[in-house]
Amino acid sequence: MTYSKDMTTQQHTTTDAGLASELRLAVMRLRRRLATERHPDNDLSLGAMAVLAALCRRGEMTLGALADFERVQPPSMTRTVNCLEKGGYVARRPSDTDRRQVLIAITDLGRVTVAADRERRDAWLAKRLGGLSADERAVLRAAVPIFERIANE
Amino acid sequence: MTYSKDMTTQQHTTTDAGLASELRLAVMRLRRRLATERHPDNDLSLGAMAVLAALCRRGEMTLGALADFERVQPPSMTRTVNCLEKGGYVARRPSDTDRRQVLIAITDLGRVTVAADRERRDAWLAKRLGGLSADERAVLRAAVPIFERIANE
DNA sequence: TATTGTTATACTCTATAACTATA
DNA sequence: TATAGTTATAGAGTATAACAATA
Repeated sequence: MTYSKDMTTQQHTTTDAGLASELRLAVMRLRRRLATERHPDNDLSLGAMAVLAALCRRGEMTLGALADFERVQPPSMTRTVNCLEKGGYVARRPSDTDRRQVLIAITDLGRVTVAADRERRDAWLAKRLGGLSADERAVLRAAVPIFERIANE
Repeated sequence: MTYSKDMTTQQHTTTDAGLASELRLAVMRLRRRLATERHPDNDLSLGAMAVLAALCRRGEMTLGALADFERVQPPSMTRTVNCLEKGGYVARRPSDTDRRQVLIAITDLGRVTVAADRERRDAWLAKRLGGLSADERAVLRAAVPIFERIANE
């Protein structure tokens, strides 16, 4: 394997091979940037808010389904749900059909919190998005479902 | 390059307000997915590999500049660089002009490691990218520099 | 006095392994 | 015996605060 100038010094990606690396690093950095934009008004972590948003959109889910969806192991999700339950953002109930399963549902407080969080974060990100051209926003809008697909494959 | 209707009409994000939320959650999940795709052949973390890649591309940098670039605090970068130095992937040297500063440079081993890691990860992600249409790959390629811009703003 | 980097310490998130209870 | 979830424990990564060396 040779290390040509292109491979080590290029600014943007023009090849499919480079795309994977570039995308990976870009996603990492953007995620860290988003994580540091912290919220003052509630005590929930980024991960907890993501779970809340999932429940808000998809309705009641089992703990296992939530763990799969968020790509974490069940013990991690138990921890997150404990945190959310203690704050009154979600409620647990045993499944009627299989009493090993636990169904998690969002509460009214949870819904309000999701809406407020979305508004606040959108304000931050939207400010950045506002600096983009219409074409660039279109790129991001198109990228979202592709990301979902890759992540869930 | 324009992103016309077929690429931008999605069921999820049709408004700019929703775009910020969707993008944020999608980035989080994809990042977690990428993080779980672990490497068997070296002992470096995702963050350490990102630092190595930055040094490979941009050349020698001070610790502070690296911290800024990767969006972490200086103590975190010190830790990461210690790890890289111990493994022989980078070398420290004091700056000639300002002896408070420490310059970090990638070694030959570091360069080889970056290339190998890139190849391996690309294989994983490229497999997913291979399942996409040419248009979809074009979207991702266009998204990368936009992400960089948002993250570094 | 201000700045660059390091050390000390603690917190958050995540994972694996062992356990409980249902199926 | 297998599965869903929990508890116990440990590791990785990050941050803030206090410190050292230099400007």
